[in-house]
Amino acid sequence: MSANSRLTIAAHALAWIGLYERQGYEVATSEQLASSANTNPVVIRRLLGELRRAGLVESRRGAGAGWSMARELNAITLLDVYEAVEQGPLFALHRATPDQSCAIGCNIQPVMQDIYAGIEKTLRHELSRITMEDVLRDILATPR
Amino acid sequence: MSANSRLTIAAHALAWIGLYERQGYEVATSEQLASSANTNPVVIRRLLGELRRAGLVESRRGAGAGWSMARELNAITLLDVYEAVEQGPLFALHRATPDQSCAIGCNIQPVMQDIYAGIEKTLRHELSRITMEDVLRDILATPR
DNA sequence: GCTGTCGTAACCAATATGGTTGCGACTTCG
DNA sequence: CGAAGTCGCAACCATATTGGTTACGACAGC
Repeated sequence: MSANSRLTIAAHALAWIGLYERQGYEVATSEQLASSANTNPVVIRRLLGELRRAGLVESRRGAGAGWSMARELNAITLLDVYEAVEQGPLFALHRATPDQSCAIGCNIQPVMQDIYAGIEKTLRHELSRITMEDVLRDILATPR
Repeated sequence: MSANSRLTIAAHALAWIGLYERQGYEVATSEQLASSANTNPVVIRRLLGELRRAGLVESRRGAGAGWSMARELNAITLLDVYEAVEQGPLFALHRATPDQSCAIGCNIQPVMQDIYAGIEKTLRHELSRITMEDVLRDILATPR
């Protein structure tokens, strides 16, 4: 399916910022976040830009600038993050419209679409049950 | 997420072959299936090759050759099809290992992996509840 | 043999993802 | 006021996936 790591990296950044704030710091820089996630600051800024558009984080510019939470960790679910960084369906229908003069081709699209809608609804429900607070707690609870 | 249409096209082909057999025909050609799904015969052969490896269909070569079901439609679930044509996880972890000297980087991977495993388990359960017989019935039940 | 179909390789185009560089905009601070 | 640090964003590149296309050998039925 060619999975990507956007949800993982976004969750990483949020957990990092959340923990950093609890340690008394004001803002985290994309440089720090990129270093922790082992990626590039621009990649972090791109992802966090989408989270900011979704109202999950805020950014300040200028010297001593960086990123901070716009909501508490326990008010952000993985569904919020998923919707901020992923768009489009999980499964695609046909690229080209199937043969409408065929009993299958004529009706398979709405049928598959219904099935996919049900699956995505379930996926969203699962994601909505997990908060970033849960994620951070589990991370800190792991030994080592 | 860059969704693909592999599950859709595979289900289309299976429904088509299943219906065709019920109409008394022996085998369906990749040409017929491609025409119905509005794609290329080679694309169909590639996908059906994966379904054959999974034991869902059979193929005959030579003149008058083509594809037939290896199992009844009601003995094939969408999970069978999904596992035949999709491999790899729904969500990827970090591309590069995160900073192991960081409280977050050190433990986020197992935490996210657990979450993703739960979600994929749910996805598989949903897919396993729908058979190709259900799909074909719904297609034929739709008016027009 | 001839014909029709699969099996498969090879190549191409389009798209998504993620890394990288560069630079302007902005804000703090000396 | 100027220097420094950081974001915002565009541009470009490498890689991988997906799907379409062509080509051709292998195979089986007639």
